[in-house]
Amino acid sequence: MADTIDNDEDGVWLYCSNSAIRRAARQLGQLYDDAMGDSGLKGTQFSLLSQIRLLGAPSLKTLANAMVMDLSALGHTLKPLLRDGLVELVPDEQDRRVKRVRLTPVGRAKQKEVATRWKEAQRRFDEVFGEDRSAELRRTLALISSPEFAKAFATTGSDPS
Amino acid sequence: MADTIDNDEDGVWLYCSNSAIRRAARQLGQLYDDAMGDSGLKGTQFSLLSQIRLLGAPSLKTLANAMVMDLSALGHTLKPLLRDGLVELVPDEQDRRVKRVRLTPVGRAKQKEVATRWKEAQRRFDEVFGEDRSAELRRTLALISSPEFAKAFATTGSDPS
DNA sequence: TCTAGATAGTGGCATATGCCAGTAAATCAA
DNA sequence: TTGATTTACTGGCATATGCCACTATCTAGA
Repeated sequence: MADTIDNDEDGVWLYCSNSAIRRAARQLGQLYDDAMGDSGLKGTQFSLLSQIRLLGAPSLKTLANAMVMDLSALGHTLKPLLRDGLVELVPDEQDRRVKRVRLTPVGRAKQKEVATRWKEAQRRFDEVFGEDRSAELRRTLALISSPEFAKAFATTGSDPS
Repeated sequence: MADTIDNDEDGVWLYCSNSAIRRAARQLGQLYDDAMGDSGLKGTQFSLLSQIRLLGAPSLKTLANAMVMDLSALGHTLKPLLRDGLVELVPDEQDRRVKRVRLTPVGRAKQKEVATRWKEAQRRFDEVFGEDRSAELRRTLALISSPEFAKAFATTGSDPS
């Protein structure tokens, strides 16, 4: 019982937006991953499959930009999905530097299958957090994720170049 | 130019709160890490140092709970900080299972030094996003990170046990 | 056309995070 | 007191992410 007092009242997350968002991301990741259960996919992987499905057959660069993810990070994250045959890389016809990602039939089926679980998780989130508030939060987060925001952040205050 | 059209309008992050928050976390992580510059610390590490400083000499369990982080994950994340002599583990007197983490003098100095950079990043965030809105966002994220939220999420809807 | 510079990916290395199995220590119960 | 159970960590394995260096292409300019 020693530590039970746990001065949880105070924490960096109350002052630091970066800490706050990472902390919440860990929690939510936990919750959604649990919801994915034994499907064999993590929340991140499901997001990736879904976004690929949405874009059709985007180049790695395009997908990375959409996910606000480093290109090489995307490459690494895709590895397990490639290994398991859920996605495949096809060289672009016009530009031979480019590789496009797309779902395999298996990947397409898997995405659809797991979507049911995801919907349930999202439903729970909306129910607990509030549907409108939930939508608003996603808009806010999308704003923070935008290149315009990054640019503004980088140039605000100093830097009169 | 092929891909320039980039149908950025649509994305899973508009529907999935988990995707949305992870995406924003990546962006913000990027921004804060850039701000940390050559300090040698990543945003995550600075958060950890700051939280340890705030709690004094918490047990790993206590710190993990506060950060909403898996105990073993915390252990791993602490490795580089231990290696670099910024933090140290001291066995608890009463309970020999427990180890407490605390900043070393070097760690304390480093935290203080980097805090300047962090403040600038936070200032930029507040300036671009809005100070009040920023504070409100942190409160919202803290709510999502709370054990009460997790419990509500886990029991909402079904599960009448 | 040939070369300098820009682009898209890949592979290696390092940190961030989580799960699971295993160990040591404390606690509870008979 | 002692055996069953719980608790706090550790170590191994796997995914998530990012940086940097390097390669293959493509593009623009001389």
